[in-house]
Amino acid sequence: MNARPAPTPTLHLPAFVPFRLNRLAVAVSNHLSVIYRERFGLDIPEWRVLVTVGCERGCTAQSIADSTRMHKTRVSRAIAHLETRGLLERASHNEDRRALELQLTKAGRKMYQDLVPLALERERTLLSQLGKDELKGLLAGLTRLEQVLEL
Amino acid sequence: MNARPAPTPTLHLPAFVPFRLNRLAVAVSNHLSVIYRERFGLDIPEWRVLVTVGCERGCTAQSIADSTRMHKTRVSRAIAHLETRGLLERASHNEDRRALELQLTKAGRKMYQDLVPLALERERTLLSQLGKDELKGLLAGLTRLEQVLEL
DNA sequence: TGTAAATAGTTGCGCCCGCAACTGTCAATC
DNA sequence: GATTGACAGTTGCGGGCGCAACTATTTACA
Repeated sequence: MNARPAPTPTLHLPAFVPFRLNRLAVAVSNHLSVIYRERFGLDIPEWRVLVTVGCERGCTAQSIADSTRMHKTRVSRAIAHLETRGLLERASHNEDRRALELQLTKAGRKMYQDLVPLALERERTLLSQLGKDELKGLLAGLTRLEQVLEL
Repeated sequence: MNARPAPTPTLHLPAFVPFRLNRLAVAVSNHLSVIYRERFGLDIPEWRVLVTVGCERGCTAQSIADSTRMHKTRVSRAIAHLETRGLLERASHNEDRRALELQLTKAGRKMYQDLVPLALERERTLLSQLGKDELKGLLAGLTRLEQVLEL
């Protein structure tokens, strides 16, 4: 007895939480990005920068990289692109000439005002498919994992 | 009264569920991929293919693309790479000469046996940080969103 | 049977990303 | 005040990805 070698455990990908999270995140992203890609010509990094600057006037590339956990080069390129399109302005920071204060142009604010309600509506529609307890549980789980991973 | 124009709703990215899902998925992926990248030289598509073939002997590139929701070119390249490394074999399907039946080589099975317990352990460790109810709620929410998005 | 549509898989191409290295500026220390 | 290290931001480079187009095979159907 007890002579059997430990059987190899099997890993079924569709039941593996890291995989499920990734697949779900991609699907939700695609579901959402249709809006800002096709109707506004933004990709995901640009969308994130636009929204962040729209919320926090005068923020910098670094602060966006910190709060969104995007690589700073990705942020840099998104900012450059938005500026080229006239949606964003860079102004040298008063106290620190390394940093650049960002703010939306008039056109940028217009896009923000058009886009944000649509995005929130999509989020609301998606989440409304969940029962009250399911939603609460999901958000609690998300929050806890964010804590654990220090996001 | 009622003369105020509707204020622009604000979207705070750290509270926006699609963003949170993406950020969390990336973090969990990175947390996990350290194992199969540094210790086994696999990237994510290769890892997924290895695991899937390890579970379902004789599956094809197409079935992997379907079950993992990866683009078929991504699957194709992962398979080619695994074959080059001698971890996987392609055999022409008996009934359909377009398709290729996949199975792990001896070296591939060895890697599977070494890798799977480590991956499951990482998943377990991560999820053990959640309370019982939190975990249950998270999984229920994930499952429901998968249903809604037809994953 | 012969033709057209569908399917499995591969490959060329362009794009985006992260890494590393770089410039310019600030802060600390002597 | 000069030097050293830290920090904000940009850019060249290599690699991976998805799209579209392609080959080869199978299926549907007239």
